[in-house]
Amino acid sequence: MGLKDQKIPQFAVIKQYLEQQINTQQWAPGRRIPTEQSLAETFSVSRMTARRAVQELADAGLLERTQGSGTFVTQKPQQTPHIVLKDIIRTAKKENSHKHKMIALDAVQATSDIAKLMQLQTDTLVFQLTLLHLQDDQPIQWQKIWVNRAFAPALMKQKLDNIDPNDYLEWICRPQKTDCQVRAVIPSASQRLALMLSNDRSCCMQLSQRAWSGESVCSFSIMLHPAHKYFIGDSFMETK
Amino acid sequence: MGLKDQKIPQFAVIKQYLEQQINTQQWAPGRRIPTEQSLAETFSVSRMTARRAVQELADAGLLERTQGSGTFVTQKPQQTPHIVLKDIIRTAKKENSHKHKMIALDAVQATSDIAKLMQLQTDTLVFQLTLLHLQDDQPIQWQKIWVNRAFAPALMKQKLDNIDPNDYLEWICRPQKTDCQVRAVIPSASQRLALMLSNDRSCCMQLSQRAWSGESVCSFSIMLHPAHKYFIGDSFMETK
DNA sequence: GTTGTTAAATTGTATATACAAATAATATGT
DNA sequence: ACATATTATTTGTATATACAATTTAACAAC
Repeated sequence: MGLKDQKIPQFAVIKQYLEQQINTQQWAPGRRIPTEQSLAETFSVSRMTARRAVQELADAGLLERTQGSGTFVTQKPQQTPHIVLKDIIRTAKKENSHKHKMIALDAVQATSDIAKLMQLQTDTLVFQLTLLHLQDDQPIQWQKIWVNRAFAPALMKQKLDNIDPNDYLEWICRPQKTDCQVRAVIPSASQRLALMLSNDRSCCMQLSQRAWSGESVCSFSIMLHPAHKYFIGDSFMETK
Repeated sequence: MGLKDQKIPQFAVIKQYLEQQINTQQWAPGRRIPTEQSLAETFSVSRMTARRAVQELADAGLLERTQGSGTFVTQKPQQTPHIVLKDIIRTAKKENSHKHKMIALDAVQATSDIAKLMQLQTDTLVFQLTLLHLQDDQPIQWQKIWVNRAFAPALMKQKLDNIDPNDYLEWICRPQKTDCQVRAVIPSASQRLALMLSNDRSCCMQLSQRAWSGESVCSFSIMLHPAHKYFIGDSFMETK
């Protein structure tokens, strides 16, 4: 039959109408929109159906509602932009172009900095891994991980040639949330060597991540990417 | 009276219960949760009330529902972390510690790169502003803005000594959405000079932003920050 | 055993209704 | 004129119900 068989529900129709009015600035920010009752009558639906349309847009942040007063178009749509922190390692793994190389694996005493970050006593023994990640045999990430021994006691005995230590740790620790930070840094000589960067005028994007399980830090990781191979945000500068 | 006067609605109670079951891993990811009917009976509410609790958690991404099958705990809670792109200029302005200096203001022909980014014909005339932002008289951001003349025809005639061109442009163009990108870069000699960076071994965080109004690009901006004065994400590495 | 049909279970959409709670407008009293 | 009380409006919560749409399981036919 025709296209009308799509059967878009009525609340979606109203939602679409409201969105259109807002996006085309027909309804300016701050302006009051029709009441649930009014919408219900104009669209010949029950109040609850009209309500759903309004409510979902309010949840999405396009509208603001106050009981007794009414529903209004949100003043500032979105001020501080959010961006997604992409995981190039995961991406590379999906394309089967990823390899990793273990550079070092030790048990060391935590420095005061590391101890503070991991909420441990200074000089507590922690595992320390140094890795190099490759995509198509090109280095894309230098990584150093400090691991809370309580979460992965058998780490040193584990064969970590074929399995990425990150995957192993995620499996063992099951972190629930993470802290994250992004900086631009100048790589050290050894880092530059590992990442095969020309000797000078190179910089890196450094991603620091702290993995939590409950109230404890299971690991702290520093990931260093060559600047020309890593950026975050929308990719409008090259594809277009 | 007592604390019970808080009167938390019933759907919120159910929601809380569900969240608790999920967060404490009592219900493992992928596991099926009780049906709306079942929840309605256990909590002695109508199905629609139980439904609301489940639906809101599904909207929040904690649950996944499929018609005919059931509702399940989401497998991967959140994989790619989101971060907020902080606006240090706005912050500085709030503290009244911000100043800006206009370095250059011209009308130039758009290069092919700029034209492509701004969706204009190559060689179209665009305004080009170069700015330096200071906080407590220390340079914190070097900025270059390309402006679509259609959106700010009177830009050149405007007195921009006391008002930040960014504020002026926002006022005039009223951008609705923005593209954004973050990179680590090595500053050029002139940028290094403006930002008062020592001659070598310095790198910068570069923020590129494209402001849209409807289907047109009103401006494209490059913001360069000294790496040691700008990072994004959680600030767990210094405050703790 | 494979295939097709039927039935049951579960979520999705929609209505009509009732009352509560907060706000805004109106009326009232002094 | 000003403060107070009342009323109306609007959103918030909750119920009971009906049917649609989709998936899963059970059953039947071959």
